[in-house]
Amino acid sequence: MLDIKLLRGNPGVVREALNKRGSDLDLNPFLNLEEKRREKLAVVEQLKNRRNVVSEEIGRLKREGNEAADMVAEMRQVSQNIKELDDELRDIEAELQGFLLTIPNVPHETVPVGRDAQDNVEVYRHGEPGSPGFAVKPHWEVGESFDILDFERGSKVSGARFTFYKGAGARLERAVINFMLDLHITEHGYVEVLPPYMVNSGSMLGTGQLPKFAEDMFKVEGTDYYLIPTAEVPVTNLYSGEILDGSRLTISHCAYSACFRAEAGAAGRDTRGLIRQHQFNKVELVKFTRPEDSYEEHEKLTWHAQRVLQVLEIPYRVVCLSTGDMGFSSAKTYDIEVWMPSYNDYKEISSCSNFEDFQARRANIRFKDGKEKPRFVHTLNGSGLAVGRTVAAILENCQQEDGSVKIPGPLVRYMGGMEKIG
RNA sequence: GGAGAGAUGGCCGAGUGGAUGAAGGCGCACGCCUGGAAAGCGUGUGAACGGGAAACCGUUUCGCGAGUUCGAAUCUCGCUCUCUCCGCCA
Repeated sequence: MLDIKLLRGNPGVVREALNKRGSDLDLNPFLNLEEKRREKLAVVEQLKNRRNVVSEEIGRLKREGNEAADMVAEMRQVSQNIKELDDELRDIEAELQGFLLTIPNVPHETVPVGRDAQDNVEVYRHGEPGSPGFAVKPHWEVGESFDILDFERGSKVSGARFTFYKGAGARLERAVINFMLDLHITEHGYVEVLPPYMVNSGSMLGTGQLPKFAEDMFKVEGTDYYLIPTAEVPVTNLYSGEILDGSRLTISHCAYSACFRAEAGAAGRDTRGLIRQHQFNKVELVKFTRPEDSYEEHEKLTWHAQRVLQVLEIPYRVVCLSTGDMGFSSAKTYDIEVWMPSYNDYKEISSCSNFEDFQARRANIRFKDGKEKPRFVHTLNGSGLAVGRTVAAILENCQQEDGSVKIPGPLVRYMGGMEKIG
């Protein structure tokens, strides 16, 4: 959510930001309504002042044993007027709020301006896609041939885009989760959190999934609970409504969770394998920073996510998303893309974003130093990493000529000493 | 699921419908005292919104939402959450 004062005082900045994102939202109805709100507010506050002053006077008179019938009559009328104005104001504020919640964040000045993913800019590349001299099998074939992934039974038991992991496959998924968590906890200084997988609508509003993206999520029928699409939601909302002690910042959390996505509008894309599932595992990194620190922390966080692939020795690249490809809440996003032989291309495995105060304003997360006024924190997050996609990348990038898969060194101890699959 | 108790400022904790943004305490900040510290003493200490260059002024805020009233932390109703006991369960 943007600062209403920014919109009021500097609508040009917001219009320009919207244009960069390819949105043609008209701000004028909003600005007119906001003007109306302030006019009515001034009137009703004056009436309330009158009521407060006179009511106090009535109290004084009664205590002294005097009558005040005419004043009481007047105040009855004033209270009636206040009530009507308050009702009108509440409607206006609800409308303003609804509008405000649908305006995307303003992109940072360093973000490349562009229409879509075509305009993303590669900023870093690590390792080179191997040319193994044999035909690398896609991970879904590897998974089925060694009976470690079972897509058909996943469909039978649940439906499309659900998968069973079995044997060494299940263990590999678990090994990757533990390896990632340990790396971030011990080497990067994150504090681990294991969050709820269902959250209420207020939390979804706080991080920006609601109100615009309800169709992307699973809702638990008959309740106010949603299955989380990412641990970002519960972990960012961990401090919602709180005023944090400034000396505690930067706060860094990492969290493993299952993630649930309806994948509305993704029909026909990535239909095979582990790439696009309704339920998948992810290790998430979340930071709460002072405003002046967030861009430095954004670089750090993105680096921490990359470390996973560096240590596993899997090729990847980092791209800075253009204004047209960025998510609704983000001010700047780097995607980390892992080399995926089955696609003969790089495939997104992490998305690291700085939201500045956009989420903090929605979720009301502030900090304070001593006697200063509270300020909104900046929130950041990134996958560190998507676990299913990492497993897929291992099954393909670490494939040997005989079709077996060599377990990357750092994972061997998490696999109980197992060095290869197949 | 049943029965009961509760929700007040950063924390604890008072609060007969009018003088209470809210006693008292803790914490915190500043000052005095001290060679320095502790103790002691004094002063100050929430947030949001609106107006104002500022000083400051106004409005709102005692879990949330309705209601009664000239006036609600205080009375009524609904909801949420927390705690205790019983049942069930991992």
